[in-house]
Order: sequence, then C-alpha cells, then structure tokens
Amino acid sequence: MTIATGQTHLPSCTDCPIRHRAVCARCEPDELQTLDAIKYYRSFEAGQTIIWSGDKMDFVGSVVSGIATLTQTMEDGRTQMVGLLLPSDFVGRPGRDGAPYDVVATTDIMMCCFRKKPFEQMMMTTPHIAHRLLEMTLDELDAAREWMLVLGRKTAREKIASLLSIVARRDASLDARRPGGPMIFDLPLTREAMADYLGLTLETVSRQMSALKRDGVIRLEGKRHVTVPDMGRLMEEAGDDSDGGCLA
Amino acid sequence: MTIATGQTHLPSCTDCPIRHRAVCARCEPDELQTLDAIKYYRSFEAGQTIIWSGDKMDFVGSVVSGIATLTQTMEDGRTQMVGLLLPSDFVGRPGRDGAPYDVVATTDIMMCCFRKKPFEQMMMTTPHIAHRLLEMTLDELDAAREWMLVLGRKTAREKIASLLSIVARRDASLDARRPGGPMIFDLPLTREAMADYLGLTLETVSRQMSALKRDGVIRLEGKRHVTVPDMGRLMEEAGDDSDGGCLA
DNA sequence: ATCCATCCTTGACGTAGATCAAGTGAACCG
DNA sequence: CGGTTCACTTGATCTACGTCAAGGATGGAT
Repeated sequence: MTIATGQTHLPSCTDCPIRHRAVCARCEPDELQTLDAIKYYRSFEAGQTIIWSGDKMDFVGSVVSGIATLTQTMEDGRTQMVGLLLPSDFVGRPGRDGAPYDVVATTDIMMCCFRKKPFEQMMMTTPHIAHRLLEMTLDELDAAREWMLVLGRKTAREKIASLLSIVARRDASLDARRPGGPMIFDLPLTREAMADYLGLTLETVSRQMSALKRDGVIRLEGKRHVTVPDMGRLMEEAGDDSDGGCLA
Repeated sequence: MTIATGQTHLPSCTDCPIRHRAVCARCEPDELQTLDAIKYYRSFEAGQTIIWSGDKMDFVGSVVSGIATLTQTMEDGRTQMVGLLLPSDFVGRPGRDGAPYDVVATTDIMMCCFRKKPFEQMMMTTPHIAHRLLEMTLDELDAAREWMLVLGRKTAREKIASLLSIVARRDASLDARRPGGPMIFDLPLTREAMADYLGLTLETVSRQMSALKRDGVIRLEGKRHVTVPDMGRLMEEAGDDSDGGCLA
C-alpha cells in the first residue's frame, strides 16, 4: 500500500477525454478557463484507498481514467459496494466535510481535483456546473435505485447477469458497437469485488460465472476477459425486459 | 381504486407546513410568490397510484402531508421499494418525461404540484431552487446507498431493526423528543410493504417483528403502534454504531 | 527453477429465509 | 348477529446461498 501520489499539471481542459461528460460538460470556454486554473491532477495506483470513510475531504473531483469503487463497511467487516466510479464520474459532495464511504482505486486511476472551497465558490456563481452536477446526481440516484432491485429481489444468477450487462453496456457506449453483435470486454473487478457489489460471497460469484459459461450465456478467456455472444440472452438472464437495452 | 382526485387551491406558501424543508426552502419572498402562482394541490387516497411507471409525467411536486412509496416491479411480479416519500420530499425529475417507478400513496396524501414546463423554466432562472434540489437529491442518494448496505448485507432481523430505527428517527425529528427516552410511533407500512422495502417476504417480516417483541427490543400495541424502550439497543440490533444516532 | 502470494474454482455440508399452508382477530356489511 | 375480508401470525418444510475446506492457475520475486 504505497502512498506514492502523483501530482501533476497535465493537458488543458479543451482536450480532456471526459470534457463532454463530467461536471464541466456544460461550461463555456471562459468558465472552463477558470476551472482550468484551479484544477490539479492526482493519480493513484490500483489498490490504493483514495478516501477513507470518515476522513475530512478537502477536495472534490472527477475520474479521468481508471476505475474506483465506493464501499461501506460494517464493524464486523461485512462490506457492500455502493457505487462504481467510471471515467467522468464525480467524487465528493460540495457542502459536506466528512466522507461517508471508502473510495478505493480498482485500477490505476487519474483524477481531476478541485479544492473544495474554490469549487463551492464556483458552483455558486456558475449555474452550468450546478445544473450538470444535479443532472449527474439524479442519474446516480436512478442507478442506485435500480441496484436496490438487484440487491433486494434478484437471484444470484440474475445478479451476475445484471452486473455483466451493466459493464457490457458501458463498454458499448464507448465502442459504439452495433447491437446484436457479440460484446467483448474485460471485467474490471475481482470476484471478491463483484461479490461486494452484488451482496454475495465470492464463492457464489465464481459458481454462477461458471454456470453462465457452462450454459453458453458467456464465454471466458482467462478469468476476466468476457465474450457475450447474445446480449438479449444475457438481459433475459438478468431478469430485465430483453428489449429497451439496444438504444444508445 | 377510486379516481377521486381533489384539486384545490389552499393556503399560501408562507404558512405551508413544509415551507422550510421542501424544494422551495431557500426561496426569497418574491420567488415564493412566483411559485405560489404556478402551484396547485392534489390529494390522493391511501392505496391510490399517483404515478404509473412508464407513464408520461407532466408535473413535479412535493409531498405536503402523508406518505407515499416508490416501487419497481419485475415482469414476474417481484417488487422492490426504492424510496419512501415523506412530507417535504420531492417527486419527479425535471428534464425527463417518463416516470421510472410507480408512486403509490400509502396513506391519504396531499401534494403540492407544479406543471413540469413552468417549473423547469423557473429552475433555470432561480438558483435557489436548483441548489436546494441538488442538496435534496444528494441526501436521497446517500439514503439510497445506506439502504444498499441494508439490502445487500444485513440479516432479516437487522433489516427490520434498521427500518424501525429509520421510522423512529424521522418521528423524533418532528417531536424533538430528548434522546434516551422511549420512542413511540405508528408504522406507516403494512407487513407486505415492509417486506418490499427490505427485500424479504411478509412472513419473515412478521416472524422477526415477533422475535424483536419477544426479546424486548420493541413493544407492540395492535399491529402498528410501536414503542422502543431503548433506542440504543435497537440501533445495535440494526448493526449500526450505537452512537451517532443521537444528534439532531 | 522454485517459492510465494493472489485470485480463482470446486466440493461437501449447514442454515437463514422462502414457500406452502393453516389459522387468528379486527373491521366492515349485510 | 353471522359472513366476508383484510392484515397479520405461526408452523412445517424446502432450497438457494453461505460456510468451510481443499486444491489449481498465474505471475512476480529471488
């Protein structure tokens, strides 16, 4: 658990890979310039804890590249993942000091950070940022609620299929692959992390992965490289309406 | 399932019971006046569905009094409650047409509604509203994530205790009762609704309620009237830190 | 080359909670 | 007053998933 935290000033906002999806998506060039001035980059290695639950948080920021998780832990060690942070996702809450969850880097990760105070200032004066953040928060709320159905009512097999289809769909949105064709992607999570996300044990995750492979719903090369020959089939296994998933 | 939908113009915003907690909490008198002009009240009877999942939603609004639930349903009928709407909570999403969940009145309920278009307009020009909505949405996201831990990792007994302590704490915030004393409240939910919230069956809910009663964690008069002699004990049963709950 | 640590798989067995089924009690209604 | 309904309770059994335990595969360090 190294604490080698890179701190660098990198490319300007105009050619940022998450320019059009992050909190700053709606900003005008001049607003962007102001942001540009107060931002700084931090990188973390896979496995590093970015923020400890309960700690004071003096910055907020966006994931630029890589993946992180949001987790809650009970005193006896039971843990539940409550969010998966992908590029462009926002971390931290303006107007609050303590972090409510652990934020852990799953892969090497790069974050675009703002000190909290200046950012809050800017939010007050820049409706474009506040509006975008509201929009993103509403999306996250929807995602959290969808996940509540998964956690509360789905079987282990359905849970796995749900997770796979979420990851697959995310990759699809990058690849702009035509629907209907096979989907191929790498799982960014260990079996244990999957278990923490799904409210299962890692053994059950492993067994259900094997079962989905045996039944031809997925193919596996190695442990992480997944091929989904028929996305509709996977959606059925997830217990969702098999339609509706094809739209961009 | 009557469709007797009252539509009335009632007291002005200034003496509204949720004036200081709802979306309008931060509004200045002049902003409030504008809102006052475009608002209208609607009442629903216990059991009535306020909004059907998938329907077009042409209004947004706040719960003024009463309780409603947000639920998702799978094709085979499994349902999961994803939100509990109490007075001052906001319903609907500016910038989206279709409702993603069923909204059902659990008790008789009064809502303060705004047609979507004018409200969106107003949000653009009134940062106080947008900011308050962001704040409320972030709170809801936190609540949803806390609930994910309950759904994913807690035992049936812990789930029940968690639900009871949430309802108790809500009532406490109204009553301003001193901590330490016994808490007394009415459950606003049937055993089935509790089960849908907790990802359990109603039989399990019933059994665990009986068990908590047997063990002296709660007392029951009738099926709904609950006394919690020792709030700390209940929190322990919920698997939360027994501290931390006493602050207002 | 081999040691070790991670990460994963698979099997045998136990259990929390689901399912199925039969009540109870209060409210409501003729 | 009996009959019906609705919300709930309780018991008997079943099963999906957890738990415990024993390997296998990979990859990096020595």
